[in-house]
Amino acid sequence: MNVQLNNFNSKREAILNSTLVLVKEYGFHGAPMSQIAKHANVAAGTIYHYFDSKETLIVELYIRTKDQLAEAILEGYDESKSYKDRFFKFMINQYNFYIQNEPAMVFLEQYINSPFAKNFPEKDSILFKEKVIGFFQAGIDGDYFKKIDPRLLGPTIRGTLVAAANFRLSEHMIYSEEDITEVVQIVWDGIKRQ
Amino acid sequence: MNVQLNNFNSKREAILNSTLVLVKEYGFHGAPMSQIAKHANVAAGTIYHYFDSKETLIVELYIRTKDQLAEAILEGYDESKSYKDRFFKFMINQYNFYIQNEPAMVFLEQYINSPFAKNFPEKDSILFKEKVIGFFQAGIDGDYFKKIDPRLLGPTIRGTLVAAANFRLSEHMIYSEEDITEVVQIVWDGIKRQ
DNA sequence: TGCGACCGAATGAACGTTCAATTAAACAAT
DNA sequence: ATTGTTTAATTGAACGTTCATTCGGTCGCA
Repeated sequence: MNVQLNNFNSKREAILNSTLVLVKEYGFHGAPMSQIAKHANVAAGTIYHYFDSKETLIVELYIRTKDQLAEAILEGYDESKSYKDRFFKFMINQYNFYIQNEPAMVFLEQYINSPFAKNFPEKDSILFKEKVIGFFQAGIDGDYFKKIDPRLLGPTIRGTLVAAANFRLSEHMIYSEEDITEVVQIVWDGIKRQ
Repeated sequence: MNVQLNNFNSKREAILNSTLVLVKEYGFHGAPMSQIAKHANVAAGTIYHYFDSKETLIVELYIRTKDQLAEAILEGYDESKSYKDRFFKFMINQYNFYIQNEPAMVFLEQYINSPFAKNFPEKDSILFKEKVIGFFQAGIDGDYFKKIDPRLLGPTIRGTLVAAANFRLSEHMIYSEEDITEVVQIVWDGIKRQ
């Protein structure tokens, strides 16, 4: 067991998690480095041992969070199921990830609509790009979906799921499998080949 | 003709427009008051003649922009048309507003995902609430749509249109009536009663 | 003894906001 | 019309605060 690596990871992870929580709560400019340090129980200077600047901290947090999202979406992937079933599984996984990780969802939405996304378009999760986007591309190629550009499809799906998750969270509603399926049905009905 | 009123409006409007452009370009914290003042050709102090603080400037800009969006959506409203036709008109109007006002679209998206929206939920466009949300509510009550909570319906529709507008803008594609209708069809197919 | 992890006070730049001074406009009296 | 008076609009340098970042030093392990 490499203790040094553990320490490395634990402080680094604490900083990332604190950034996620504080950015969600107060926005990018409302989450100063001093507060992030305090929340993560490290000194302000320690952050700069792991990250070059606040900017790179945010960008690396984005990639890590999107990686986590991709992993959550891909969980229980079963090649033997029908495309529609796999699509529903993807959507429900994504929805559940948002419900269970509100800070992650809010952060991702903030990031996408911030100048960061425009300034570092190449900084993104490789896992998400290959597996998730790839799956949607297969749906278009396989004639399950309308002939939509996949770059349009992704944000469309995300928009609906985020809207639904935001709504459920704001209403403090209790988790219900039917609710989720209803929302996914909206997405599916919209984009499937009629 | 009231010259005083003209001057009042012109400086105030210049400040609002500059804020819109700079926030779109650099984000909330990347658009300092000094830069907004310079861009609007006024002194820094002048901003505080019209707005109490940067916070209220942003909130008032949000309300004004959403009012403009509502007006654009309602343009050419024809009660004699079918609900579906009116819905398509609404959607196409909204889409066109986004395409023609990219800074407004980006600003609205940033605002919705910022702490402002959570801190001042009551600060919003009355016109939008009454006319646009009201129209969607009528669609649910009149059994044109699935039985969806209207608070879920709004963001769902917005998410798709914004995704589409963002995509068209990023690709610098030429305006095409068919493209728009295709996107609106996705929304309609998703939420209409099957 | 050396080295990387870590600390936190210090730094200087940038920011939102203020305010005393200036100019322009509106109004009143003549 | 002219002048004097009041009010509003505008300015930009100055202020105090906050912020991201730095750096000299401490600690603990190899």
